[in-house]
Parts: sequence; structure tokens; C-alpha cells
Amino acid sequence: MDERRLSTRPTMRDVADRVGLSIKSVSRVLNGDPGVSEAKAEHVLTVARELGFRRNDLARSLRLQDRTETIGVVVRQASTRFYDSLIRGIDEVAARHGALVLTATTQSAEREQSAVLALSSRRVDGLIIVPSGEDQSYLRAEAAARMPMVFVDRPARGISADTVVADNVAGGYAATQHLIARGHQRIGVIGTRSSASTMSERARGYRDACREAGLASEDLVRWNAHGQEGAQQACEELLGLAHPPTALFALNNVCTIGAVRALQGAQLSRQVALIGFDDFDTADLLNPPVTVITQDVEEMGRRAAEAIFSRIDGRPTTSRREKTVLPTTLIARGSGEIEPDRPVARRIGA
Amino acid sequence: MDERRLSTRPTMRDVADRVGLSIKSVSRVLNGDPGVSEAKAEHVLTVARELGFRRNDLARSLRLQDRTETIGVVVRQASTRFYDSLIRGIDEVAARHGALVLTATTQSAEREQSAVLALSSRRVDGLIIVPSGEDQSYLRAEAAARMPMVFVDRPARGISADTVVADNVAGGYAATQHLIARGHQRIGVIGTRSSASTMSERARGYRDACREAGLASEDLVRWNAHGQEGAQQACEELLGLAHPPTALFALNNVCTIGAVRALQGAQLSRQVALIGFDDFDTADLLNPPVTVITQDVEEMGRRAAEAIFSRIDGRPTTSRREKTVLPTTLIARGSGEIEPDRPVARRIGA
DNA sequence: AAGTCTAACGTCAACGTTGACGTCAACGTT
DNA sequence: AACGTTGACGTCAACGTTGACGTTAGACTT
Repeated sequence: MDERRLSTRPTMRDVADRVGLSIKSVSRVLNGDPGVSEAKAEHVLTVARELGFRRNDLARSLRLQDRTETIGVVVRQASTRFYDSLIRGIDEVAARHGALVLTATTQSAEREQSAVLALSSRRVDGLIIVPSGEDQSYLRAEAAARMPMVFVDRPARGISADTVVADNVAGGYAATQHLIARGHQRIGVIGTRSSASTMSERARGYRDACREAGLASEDLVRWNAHGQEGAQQACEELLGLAHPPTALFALNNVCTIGAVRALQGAQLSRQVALIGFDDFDTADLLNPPVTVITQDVEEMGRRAAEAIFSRIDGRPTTSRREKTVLPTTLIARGSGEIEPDRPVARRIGA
Repeated sequence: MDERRLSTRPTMRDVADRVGLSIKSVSRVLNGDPGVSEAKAEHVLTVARELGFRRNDLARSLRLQDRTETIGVVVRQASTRFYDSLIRGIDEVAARHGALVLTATTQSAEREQSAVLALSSRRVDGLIIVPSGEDQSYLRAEAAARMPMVFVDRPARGISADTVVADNVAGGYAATQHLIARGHQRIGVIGTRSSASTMSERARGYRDACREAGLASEDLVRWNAHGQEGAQQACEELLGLAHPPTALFALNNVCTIGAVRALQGAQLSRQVALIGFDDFDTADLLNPPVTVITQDVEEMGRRAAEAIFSRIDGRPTTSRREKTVLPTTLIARGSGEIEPDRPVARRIGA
């Protein structure tokens, strides 16, 4: 009764044979196109259901030269909260456009390229990329073919495209000024890679604020603090200096958590101020609660998705690249409001 | 010089025309097949690069009936940490098999089906699903077509397939017993949906332990604590009872964080014990540090991916379904070791 | 009665790629 | 000199689907 090859999915051909119609009529029914009698249409649908027919969208989008109704997202698995929120924002907009969001995650910067190209080979309608590699010029071909692309969190290098980023410089500046305003003169900084633009911009904001206040800064910046352990060690090193900083600025949330760990370990949570870049779930539950600079990551996702769809829906890919810069906000919770221990003489004077 | 239609990607045809070879020879070169002279092969590669040629994998896998070298993952965006770790585990194994992992996230249980079917229509080689809907019988067609499928975290309903889950009952039992051993007799439970098997199994472990110890339990279980706010409210309600619980068991990490918030708000963090199911980043930094039952989510991802690939690589999809149950571990950090306030009389007696 | 129209179908070719198989010239063998 | 072998190509058909364009038979017009 069922002579089809095993382990192969039924096609319109199979449905058509069973119903006694041409494959084209089946296609019509399944796409809701007119030109098939009510009765036969009904029959087609029944048989399709019975056979477990699932239209092969690969073949479909091969034929219909245009849309696959799919957008690709490429992110590196690293910072915790970022990923979730970003996708949520993208999903929200994509759902409104009836598109599917497929995310490819990469462990390393090197695999970014293969993930991106794999999505491109699958002919997604657009790409949202959080670049982690040093160079995105491998996307020149896609750019030439006018594939809509948006870079999020950091701008691409070696290629020009729409970009959605947070105002990292302003965030770094705000954090630093907040600390300076409370009397801190020695502010330590912990970051991962100085080559990442997010990191270097946050640090630039820090340096700008320091310079404005007439503070030296460079000797208190520690790069290459990878993972929570790395960040913790970097903090411990800073705290162990002859002239230790009285405040810390952690450039992302992994660093922030490492810093909290270092401060708790050294029993200094209540003496040394801390501000972290990017909020995290339990920031308000720690002791003291952690003051942070937040970026609205979900909004970044929404903006990126909107940019993609506006390109897909006609805005020419050759038109001027847009760079969206989203503001950051300081949320004071306690750790950033700790004042430096003042010299005894001045304390008496106060 | 460049007369191709705008905004269309170059195909092997374009490369072939430029080189003056047949399309088949180009295909050979691009696949590293033999039968093309060194010199021409070189030329083909150069031209392909110049034109920005990217093989259309849709067409390729349409032709080669077999693999797309892609596996699909469908998860619901909800619990924080779970997602990241799971994908990391899956990615690790997939990378070893040279496959791409494409993740579709869904906001709601209703959209699970459309995401799964979209991946199926794109002919992924296998599906890893964290079911959130109530029923997965919509996958019958895929099962009939022997599409490899693995369900993670919860078993599917309405269809049988390989499954990878944590030992939720044992975890719930261990948490409860840990509290009972420290003298707690009234243990409150906060969970989201009693209909989710993870939740109900953890609660079953709790009830088993209570029954064994001769404790009543049911009136201290609070369901439908959605989101951190919901969990916080549910806890506050429990703590406000005439006979409040002396310990809390939060059934997932969102609930745990809500519970911490409630306890801190009521200044009871050091009086009421707390154990959370599933670890989270800052659990050891809270005050007191939070005792948790951990499940190795990354390992769940690895096992699921291994199961998928073993099905893809030949293990017949008709062979017996395997259910992998991973152990859970209790990590004592402080919050779970708080003892109940004993009545004065007994305290003197001790 | 011949013509026009329409609904309900069908045929064909094409999307981009690759397996199966064919052609042809150059070469080595006996 | 006839034969087989080999390397370097090319042709064709097919994967599953759909747009463009037939082909019928019946209903409706004049």
C-alpha cells in the first residue's frame, strides 16, 4: 500500500498521485491559489495531512527567486545577558514581519566567518551580526550582492553597513564622572580586549573624564581580564597596589561580577566603589547593590531588525549607511556611591 | 563589463561563462573534485573570488538528497541561564561533526509549532527541541519521515522520541531532604506552571521527601509564580502566613531570584532557609550565598547533540527511544543551611 | 450556430547544483 | 596499426516547486 522509498519525505508529486491530479493543482491548493474546485481542494488537503506532507521551502525559495522570509543572526557566545535580550528584541520585530529568525552562535571569532557564510549560502534575506572577529571584509561579496546587513554592538571593519551601537563613550564618561564627583581620584578599570571597539570606547569615555578632571589614569587600566576569573585577578592586582584605586569601573558585566568577587574576597565591598557597564539580573541584590551603566539591548535588537526589514522592503542597499547610537543610563544602587576614605585631617575638618 | 542583473548573486553559470568552461567543471573545482587541470582550476577560483560567488546551498541540498549539515534547535525564551549553556553544549558537539546549529527562539508556546515546522521545511538534518507547548503531536509527520529529533529538559507529549532530561524528582527530593535534615518542618515551594513536567517533577521530589518525613506539604506550594515579580509576590504571601514556612524551595532560577528579593525585603534572608533549583552566575555572591541544586545544562546539550548525530549517522530512527537522565547536584553555600528558629523551651533544653 | 468567455485543470521550463554518463584527444601497449 | 587507457572536459536529467502559458469542456452571448 505504501511503496514510497523509506525515510523520504512525501512531495507534491506523492500527494498529486494519490489524489489523481497534477502536481501543479496540488501546488495551487497548498498555496491557496484559485483554480481548483472546492471538492478536489478538500481532497488534496486531506491527503497532504495523511501523508504528512511538508512543503520543501528550500525548493520553493530556489524557484521563487525572492524572499526566504528568514533573517540570520550571528553572535558570539560570551557575555551573559546580552544575547538573550538582543534576540528578544529582534524576534519581536521579525514576528511582526512574518519572518523567521535563525541564530548561529560562534564560540570563537574565527568561526564567525563560517557561520555568516553558511547563513548567506542558505540565502537568508538579511543578516544581523554582532562582530567578534577583527575584520569583516569577507562580507564584500554579500555587500556587492546587496544583501541587507546590520552590525550590532560594534561597527564592522573592512566593510560599510548599517550599525546599531550603544553610546559607549558617553557611558564610560558618565560612570567615571559619577565616581569623580564623589571624590575619587584613583579609578581602576578592568576590561577584556582593548581591541574591541566597545571596550576601547568605554575606556575612552573614562580617559576623557579623567583628563577633564585633571586626573592621571593610564596606570590603573587593566586589559585582558578574560572571564570572571581573569577579571577577579585583575582587580586583586589593582587592589594590591601600593597606591590602590578607591573605585573600580568594570567594562562589561562579566568583569563586574569578577570585580564583586574580588572586593568581597578582600572585604572591601564597602570601601571601594564599583560601577559596572551593562546591567545584570541580580545587581540590585548584591551587597552593596551594584551601580551600573545600562544599555537597552532589547532596543538595540529592535532597531537592528527594523533596519534590516527596511532594507529588505525596499530601502536601497546602496543608500547611505545609517549608524544608530542608543543612549546609556546610569542606575545608582549603592556600590557606585561609596566615597573614598578621606585622609584623617580632612575628615576632622569636615 | 558587468552586465548581470543587478542585485542578483552570481551563480556557477556566471563563473563558467567568465572562465569559458562548462558549469559542471566549475562545480568540480569548487567541490575539489578531480578532472580539471590545475591551471583552469586556478582560474575558476580566481574568478569565483572576483565575482563574490557563494554556492547556493539551498540548491545544493535540494539536489543532493541527503544532508544539509544543519541541525535546528528550538527553545523558548524564558529562563535565563538555561539557553546559553544548552547551545554551548550543542555547538561543541556539532562543531565536531561539521554541522551548523541554527536556533529559532519562540516567545510563546503557541509559536513553538511554527518555528519547528519552519525548520523542518528548511530540511534540517535533525531537531533538538525544548518543548514549551502542551502537545507535540504536530511532529507526527516528521517522525514518520524519520527526521531525527531529541527533546531536552522535558519529554514530548503526543509523540515518542529520544529525550534528555535532568533528574528533577531526585533534585527536588535532595533539596527537601537537605532542609528537613536541618530541622525544617514547614517548607514553602514556589514554581511557575504545574503543568510543566520539570516543575511538577521537582515538586514530586519535594512531596516524596515530605511524606517520608511525615510532614504535611500541600498548603505551602505556590504555583503560577511567573517572572521574578510573580515569584517575589508568591514568597511574600507565604512569608505572611500565620504559620509561615521556615524554608523555601524555588523551582527554577527566576523563582529563586524572586525569592531572594522577597527575603531581603522582609529582612528574613538570615532566618528563612532557601534552596533554588538551577544555579546562576551570582548565587555565591548574594548574602547569604544561595544553596542550589544544579543540573549540568551544557552536558544536556552535548548529550542531545550526540543523540541527534548518532541518529543522523545511521542509528535507525525506528530503534528504541532513549531517555537520558542526568543527575543533579546540591551545592551548599549557606542559604540552604540556615536552621529554623526553635521554640524557646527546646532551645534551652538543647 | 458560431463565437466568446471562464473555470478547472495540465504542460513546460526554470531556479542552482551535481550524479551518471558521454565524448574526444593524447598516450602507451602489443 | 589497431586497441585499450586515461585525463579533461561536456551533456543531460533530476532534486521540489511555481510562473507562464496552454488546453479543454461547458455556459453564456448574440
